[in-house]
Amino acid sequence: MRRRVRDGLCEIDSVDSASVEEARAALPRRTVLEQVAEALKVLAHPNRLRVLEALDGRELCVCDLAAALDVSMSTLSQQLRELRRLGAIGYRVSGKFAYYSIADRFWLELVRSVTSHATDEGSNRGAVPSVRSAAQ
Amino acid sequence: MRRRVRDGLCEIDSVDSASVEEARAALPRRTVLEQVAEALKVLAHPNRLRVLEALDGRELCVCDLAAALDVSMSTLSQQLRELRRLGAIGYRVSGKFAYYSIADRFWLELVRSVTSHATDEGSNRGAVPSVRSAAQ
DNA sequence: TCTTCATTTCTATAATTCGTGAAATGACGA
DNA sequence: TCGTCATTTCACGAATTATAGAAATGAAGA
Repeated sequence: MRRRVRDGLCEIDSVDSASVEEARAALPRRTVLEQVAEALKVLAHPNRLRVLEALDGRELCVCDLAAALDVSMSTLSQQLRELRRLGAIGYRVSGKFAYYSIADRFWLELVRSVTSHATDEGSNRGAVPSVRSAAQ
Repeated sequence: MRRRVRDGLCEIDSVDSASVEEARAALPRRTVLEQVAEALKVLAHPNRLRVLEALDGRELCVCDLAAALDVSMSTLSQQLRELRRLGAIGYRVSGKFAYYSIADRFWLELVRSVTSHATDEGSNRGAVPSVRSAAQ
């Protein structure tokens, strides 16, 4: 089962080639994981998380959102664009105002799940939002 | 309820100060969201996601992991350190080998959850900016 | 029309993250 | 002890991302 590495470096010859093959076969497709990583990257910023939390259950114009979060409108606008691209938020235009709101609760639930896992380590273990619960 | 903004810029005076106050009060503490963002940042990389997937249900030494994922050991080692810091993986040392494994399945489940959500709506997303918003 | 103003986009710079190759570490066997 | 080798750490440049300010857009009202 375990094979000695005699000739060549470790990268070339594996210690346990069966497991290596098995692991490699189990990997999801690269493009899928790239999509997932990109989605997580959008969330991986304190201000963007604050946007999601601020919009939970209420609609806010960019102006008020900037006031609530205490960030510049320029920065906020760019962060809103990323969250829009993710599909997490949406907006409607009324007059001069753009009212943003949660478009897909999945992402907010996901953040909440990580939050409780990070804070109370122990009770809420493993509670990840399912795809099913995300339908808006 | 809606108040005119006469004197001062939008950042200074809010359009709907009640909602702003409400939203601000609903925000989780800044330090908590920074922790959450940092955790998500660790996950937000294709190779690190691949590490988690490769270790699901099996133990692998760094050497074999590098072979399975086709990345350099140096790069992998640094990515393993981040996942360790997150608490997602752990390792045991046996001889010259370090065998890594999943330490907290929460993070793997989280990634899986995002993966199915992403693949689910992969088709109807990205085309039209869904201005059709969501009063929710 | 012209002005105002919320929002977005553009542009430049600062900060962060990534991957690599070299060096260090530390355990093993001879 | 010495040499080998899996693994980690370090240091560097390259690539990416963040942020602010200025300029542009576009709707509303006068």
